[in-house]
Amino acid sequence: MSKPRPISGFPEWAPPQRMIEQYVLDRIRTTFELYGFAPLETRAVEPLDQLLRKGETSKEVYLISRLQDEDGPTVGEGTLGLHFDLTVPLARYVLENAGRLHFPFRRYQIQKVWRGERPQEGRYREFTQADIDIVDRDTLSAHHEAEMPLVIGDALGGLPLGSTDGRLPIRIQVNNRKICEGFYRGIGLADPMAALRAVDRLDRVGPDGVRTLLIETAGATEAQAKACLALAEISAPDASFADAVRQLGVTDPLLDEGLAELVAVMENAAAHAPGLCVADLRIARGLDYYTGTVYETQLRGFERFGSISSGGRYDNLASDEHVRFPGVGISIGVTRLLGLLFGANALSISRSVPTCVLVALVSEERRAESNRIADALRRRGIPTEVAPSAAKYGKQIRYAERRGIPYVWFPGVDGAGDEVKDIRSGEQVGASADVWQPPAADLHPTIG
RNA sequence: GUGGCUGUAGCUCAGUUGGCAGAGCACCGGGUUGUGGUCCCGGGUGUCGUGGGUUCAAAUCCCAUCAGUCACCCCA
Repeated sequence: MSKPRPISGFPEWAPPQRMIEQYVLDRIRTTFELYGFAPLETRAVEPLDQLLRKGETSKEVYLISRLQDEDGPTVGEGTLGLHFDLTVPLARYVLENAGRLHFPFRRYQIQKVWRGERPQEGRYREFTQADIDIVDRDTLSAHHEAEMPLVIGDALGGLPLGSTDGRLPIRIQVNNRKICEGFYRGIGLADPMAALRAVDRLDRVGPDGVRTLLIETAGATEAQAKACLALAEISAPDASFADAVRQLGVTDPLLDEGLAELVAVMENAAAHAPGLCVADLRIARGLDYYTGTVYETQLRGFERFGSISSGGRYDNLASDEHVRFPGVGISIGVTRLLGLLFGANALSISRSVPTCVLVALVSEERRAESNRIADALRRRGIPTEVAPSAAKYGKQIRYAERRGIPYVWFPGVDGAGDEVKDIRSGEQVGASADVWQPPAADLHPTIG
């Protein structure tokens, strides 16, 4: 059998990277719960028709089939696909369990998702999303839209990125679709959705490119295109963007509604997390189910890789003939975030294993003695392993040193007491496994 | 899914007009009847991504494929 090889787009981190990932995931989870979001896990698969209910992302959905079905998956009734985000499964879950849920329903969900796209740095076919949503019945208060960025800011704000100079490592760009749609309506634009898609590409194709797109795909006149661009170029770190929009002289009820909502989001952010959010009226988001506030998140220093966390408000995703469940949510691309940071060597960990203490082995005959010491340490929460062989002590120390294990424990011989050595400083002191305690900073690997 | 670039040791890379696969670091063994790191001696640890083809001869040229990366598409 030939050597196994990686599969494109399906990353497998090494243990030190996985330890960092678990640290980040723990931090995200703790923050989500701190804000009162309840955990949920949905199955990996959804019926294909559910997955395709909104949007036309069909080409990137992975279908599943059994080996028995020799011709592969047949697309039709009952066809299953792997979910490509956590919002569509949530919508399905809410419709299915509406009678058992309390609204507004605040839930978080941290799971793998799959997309059959072409991988590159920061883009994968299998990746983890950490998603929060608030879903209500019939109507959803706008203040929930202001809460989302704060949670994300807290979850990611404290990441120990080497380059942080006191500033937050992220910046959340916020916009409101109602502003765009109201504005487009106010200037009499024929196809608002096409205009949104065109404006969304401002960063990539530039103002002239967008102008061309607006005229060619959205049926805009030269003057309309110019107005759209003027709107898209508005950006402000506070609520002052609203004045800039009004100065464009367009009036429309939906526009006013959107302005009020975005002002509320910005004022709330300024009050609780100064510098976190920026109102950026070019942010449109390709997904067509967003109906209000939309978010994108830039990682400082990695702007060219795009958003590492995004979402928005959707009024119509979860609904049937009788009830409507409007929601707002935002999702962190954990795998993308880590892939970018790993690639830049921006995150490191103090050791490559969880082990804090390596108990040395005097001889193979006395392994039980070392095992007892390890047990005593573990009982008190100190991650401990026993040396794999009774090699010369120099070798045993080197075993620890290679892995970054900070302490080696030497069982006492001939009646002498045990000793523990900090192999970084070389300091070695007498110790008892029943009471010795490492400094708190050494107990677990630290991320830096 | 479409197109471009890249692929040599664990890592970073060198390898001439096609002519016996190399360096630094890392790693392994020894000096050290048992406490590492410095120092000294010794060791190349490799299906040149993989599979075909051309050739007396391929890391080198050609084709395919896989992986990484970039642009598009889309998006975390």
